[in-house]
Amino acid sequence: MFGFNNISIVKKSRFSFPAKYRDAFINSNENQIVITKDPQYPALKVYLGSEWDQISTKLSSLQGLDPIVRNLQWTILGNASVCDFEPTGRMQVLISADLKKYAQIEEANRICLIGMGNKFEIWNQENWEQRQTGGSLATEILDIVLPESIKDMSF
Amino acid sequence: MFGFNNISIVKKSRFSFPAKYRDAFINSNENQIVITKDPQYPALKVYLGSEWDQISTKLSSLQGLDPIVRNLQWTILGNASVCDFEPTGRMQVLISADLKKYAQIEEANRICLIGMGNKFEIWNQENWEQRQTGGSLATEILDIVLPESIKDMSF
DNA sequence: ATAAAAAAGTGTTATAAAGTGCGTTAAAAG
DNA sequence: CTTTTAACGCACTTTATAACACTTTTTTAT
Repeated sequence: MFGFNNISIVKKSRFSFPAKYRDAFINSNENQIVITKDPQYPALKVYLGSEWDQISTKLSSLQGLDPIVRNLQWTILGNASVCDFEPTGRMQVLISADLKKYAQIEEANRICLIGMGNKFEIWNQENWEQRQTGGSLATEILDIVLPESIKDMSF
Repeated sequence: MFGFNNISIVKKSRFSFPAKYRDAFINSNENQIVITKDPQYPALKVYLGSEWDQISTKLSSLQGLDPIVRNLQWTILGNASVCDFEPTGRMQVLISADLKKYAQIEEANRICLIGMGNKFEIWNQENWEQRQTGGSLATEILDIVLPESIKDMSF
């Protein structure tokens, strides 16, 4: 599931996945998707239920006494919103107020939904354009030495 | 059970779990939850009964002559408050005066309840926001060499 | 030690807000 | 021209919470 989509977000909260992803959702037999914060950017990550199970299981089993791990757990697990999802239906999903705020889409009537294979990202349109055209990125929070335990994880 | 919730706390003591967690509670067949102190932050941990049984059994079996272990035992075991819990009912829970004081929610009318998978955390709202927005973390109390016996535990 | 008063805990109800389902219309694609 | 998709709007359902009444426990004063 790939590609860029600019889609409407109804009542500033609810959006539908584009129909072109329907078959992929049906084939992977998903009935849940999970939205959570991107740990590096003001954006959201959207995982399929099965993918989320793997990531969350791994992440929550790590040693939370390590502050870096704890921060990741807070960001990713502590902000996850699990949504029932019918691939055969309208494929509609609600974004919570907190997540909207984080991704700076509180007042937006349209958002960018970017398919990245087994996950999606949701961006505020201006942020996305700036990221894509702007040359150098400011160093982000996670651009630090990661504990061994998460070096092999991909979020 | 994941995600961030800002919820009201009635008479500064009683709160309800959000309805979205009901099915998960029912499925895991829990009729008790345990609230205790977080060993690192001014926050509370909320465990499901079954999870608590495992953690408390493991933790109380460790060698208490090790000062770090002893501290963890005091903090986690010595402050645990077991609450009856009806997943089919209103899912209400009372927080004791001591625990409220520790988490600095004595005077709060709202708290943050953060679902971290198999457990929850309870935070004072200001503390939570500060933690989440503050970039670099100060080294925390337990950011020290952990005894082998607890390296693989996740609280 | 007892009774009265205060505080803390429990349970119920009412209401506003948030979330959900679904029909309809407009636009796009084939 | 027909079919599919995206978006809008309405009606219904569920949820959160404040307000109230009542019970139990703790404290205080006699």
